[in-house]
Amino acid sequence: MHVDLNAFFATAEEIRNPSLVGKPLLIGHPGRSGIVSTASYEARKFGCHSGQPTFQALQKCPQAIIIPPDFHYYQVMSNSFFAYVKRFSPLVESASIDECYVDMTKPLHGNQDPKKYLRDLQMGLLKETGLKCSIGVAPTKFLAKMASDMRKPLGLTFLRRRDIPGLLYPLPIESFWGIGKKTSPRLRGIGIKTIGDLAKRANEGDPALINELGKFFYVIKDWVNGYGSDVIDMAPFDPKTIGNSETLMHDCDTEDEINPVIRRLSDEVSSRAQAERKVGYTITLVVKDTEFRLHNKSSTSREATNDAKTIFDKALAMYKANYLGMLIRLVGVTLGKLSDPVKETVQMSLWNYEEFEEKDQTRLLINELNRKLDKPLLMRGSEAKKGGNDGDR
DNA sequence: TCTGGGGTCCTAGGACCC
DNA sequence: TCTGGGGTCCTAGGACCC
Repeated sequence: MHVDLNAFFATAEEIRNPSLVGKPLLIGHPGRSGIVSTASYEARKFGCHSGQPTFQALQKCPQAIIIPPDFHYYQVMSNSFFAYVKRFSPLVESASIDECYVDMTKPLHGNQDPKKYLRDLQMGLLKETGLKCSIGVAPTKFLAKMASDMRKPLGLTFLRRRDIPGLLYPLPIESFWGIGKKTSPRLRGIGIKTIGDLAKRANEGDPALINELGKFFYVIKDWVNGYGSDVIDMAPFDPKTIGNSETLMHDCDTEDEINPVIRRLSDEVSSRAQAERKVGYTITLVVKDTEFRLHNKSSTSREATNDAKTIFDKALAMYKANYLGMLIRLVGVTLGKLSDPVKETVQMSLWNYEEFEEKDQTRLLINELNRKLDKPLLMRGSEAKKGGNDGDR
């Protein structure tokens, strides 16, 4: 089952301010370069949609109410959503702040009326939290995701394998998850207009399609035939990069203007990394030019860091070496190749002989490793004990 | 008043190693 | 004797998603 919250940010605002219910809402910043993150369904009737520049949305719907996003509040609402879903099945995979995949095999096993069960789930969420969701039920995550998209708001759609030709194949290629605004015109260029066309050409092994899609071809071929992953990944979010970026008030080309922005972004990245207890080996400076092209410069060092000044010095050096004098729209700083010093310390405690004595697999591995080394790396139990065993090592 | 900010994953070339 | 084949890691760019 895939559960997707409908117009999440807008609904969340209506929940804490019921006077907004039924009015056209635009969640987004009003300024020069603001865009709409979410339009309420009332605003959508006027042609407003997410991703649209706010001023354009306002031209379509001048009476719309603009509300700047409050991500902390949305995160709290999101937590309630996930807590609610987990009451029905513990096997929940978070896909984003407002959607998840749920393994419903067990709760629905032997159920005579799964439709009623899921309607009750959906209406229960609405009653308890005020949040509206669309639900898709299918044999794979991809199909469930496509199914939840088919009816909004408050949709409930079953997409069985035998329903694929009738329900999935007629959809336009643009609606395919993973095919976006670059690839869909290219596919149309080789005569693929619907998901059915895509399925047919995939099953023929069309070389032109393989050429367009690379290894994604083989994933898609499974998906359109009703196969693909149905595995719920319950691992908590563990970021691979931590980055902040900012569109400047106006395009800038002097170090004096850009230096303080890089400093601020470096500080934010540093404090977020420290809060996550992460250090990173790679520092990347991102720049967007006036033609909206992105440029990266990155450098990887032997020491991982999350220190604000270290990040700033590296980022500024990359700016000075590459972009001095270039007119810039956006700057970003990202810390990558993250590692978790706490986890690594815990892993190091495995070098305590007494601890891994009971872990045969680990012991075999380490014995093998030691055979390959001149000197064993093993810590003797007595030495290891000295430092205590409180997880600090 | 043209077009945010947070991410993930893939590709392709080059350096380097055995 | 015009020059292999396997691999890893790093960098830069790009597509896509919410």
